[in-house]
Amino acid sequence: MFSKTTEYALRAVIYIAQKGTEENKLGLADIAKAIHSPRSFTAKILQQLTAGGKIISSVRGPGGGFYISAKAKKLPVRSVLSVMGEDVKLEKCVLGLKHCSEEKPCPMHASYKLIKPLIIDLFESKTIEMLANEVSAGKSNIGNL
Amino acid sequence: MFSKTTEYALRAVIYIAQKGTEENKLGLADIAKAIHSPRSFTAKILQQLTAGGKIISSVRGPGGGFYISAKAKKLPVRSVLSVMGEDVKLEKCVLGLKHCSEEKPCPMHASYKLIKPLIIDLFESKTIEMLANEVSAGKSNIGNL
DNA sequence: GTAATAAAAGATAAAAATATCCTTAATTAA
DNA sequence: TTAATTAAGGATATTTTTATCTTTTATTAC
Repeated sequence: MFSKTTEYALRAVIYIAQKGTEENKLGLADIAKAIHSPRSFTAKILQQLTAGGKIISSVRGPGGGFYISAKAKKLPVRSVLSVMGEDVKLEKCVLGLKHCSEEKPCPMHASYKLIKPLIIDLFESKTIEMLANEVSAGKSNIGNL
Repeated sequence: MFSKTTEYALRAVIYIAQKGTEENKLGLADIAKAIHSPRSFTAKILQQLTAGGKIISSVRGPGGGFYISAKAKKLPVRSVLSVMGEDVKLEKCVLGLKHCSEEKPCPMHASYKLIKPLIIDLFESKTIEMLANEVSAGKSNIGNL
C-alpha cells in the first residue's frame, strides 16, 4: 500500500510514541533495531518527520534522541502519511488517470469512490497515540520478525 | 495504489477489450497512443500480458496486433493485477510487517481487515469486459489528458 | 576550555522501476 | 523469394527509491 520509506516512518513514529517521552528520549540505534529498519536510512526518515517540528522532536548530544509531544501524539496517522508525501496516493485514480472525476471518470471510479472514504477514514480516525496504546497493551506489535 | 507499470497494463487491457477483436487487432502504436503510455515500455507490458496466453493474445506480421478473447474478457480485473505481480500488494500489512496476522497483528490490522475484503472485491467482482463496456457506453474513459 | 555523544547534513552507492533502442522472428502480400 | 509489417527479445539508459558512509553541528559532562 505504501512505500518502504513510509512503512518505516509509521513504525518509527508508533515506537517513539510508545516508548519515548521528553524525559526518556530514544536513540536512532534503539529505534532502528526495534522496528527492524536500516539504521542510516531510518535517520533520514526521522529527519523528515522532525523537520519543522511536524511530528516528532529531537535533541542532539548526550542524553539526546527522539521523542514525541503529548500534543503530537493526538495527530491522526494520516499526518505521518502527509509528511512522507503519501497521502496523495489515497486520492489517486486507480488507473492512474491525471483527470479522473465525477464528470470524467475512469471505469473503476464509480465503485472505487465507495470505498475510498473508508480507506481515508482508516488513517484519519486513528491517532498515533491510539496505535501506540495498542502496542503497549500487548494487543499488537510493530517488530518485524 | 499501483505502480505505473500496472496502471498502463490495466488501461491497455481495457482498451484492447473495448476496441479490439480477433478480426480487428490493435497495434502497439494505436494502444500506446490511446492510453497515453510510453510506446516501447508498453510493448514490454503487453508481452507480459501475452506470455502464456494469460490475458491477451497477439499475432505478428502485417495485420497482426493484440486482441483479447471473449473468454478472457470475462476474467476479473484482479487477474491483470496478478500477472503484473501486484495482487500481493492488496494482501500486504499496512505497516509492512512480514508477519502480521490475527495471532500477531500490527496496530492497524484490526481496522484494516474490515476494509481489505472490500478492496479485493473491487478487483474480483469487476471483469475486464465490464470496464470495457463502461467505456463503450460513454460512461467513462481511459484516456489521460 | 576539551572530550564524548548523538542527531543533522551532505555525498555516494546500490537496487529497483521506468523507459528507449536495436535486432530477431513471424507473418503477409506482391 | 523478396519486401514490408508487426510483435518478441535483448541490451542499454534513465530515474526513483532505498541504503550507506562521512563530516558537521549541537549538547552535555568533565
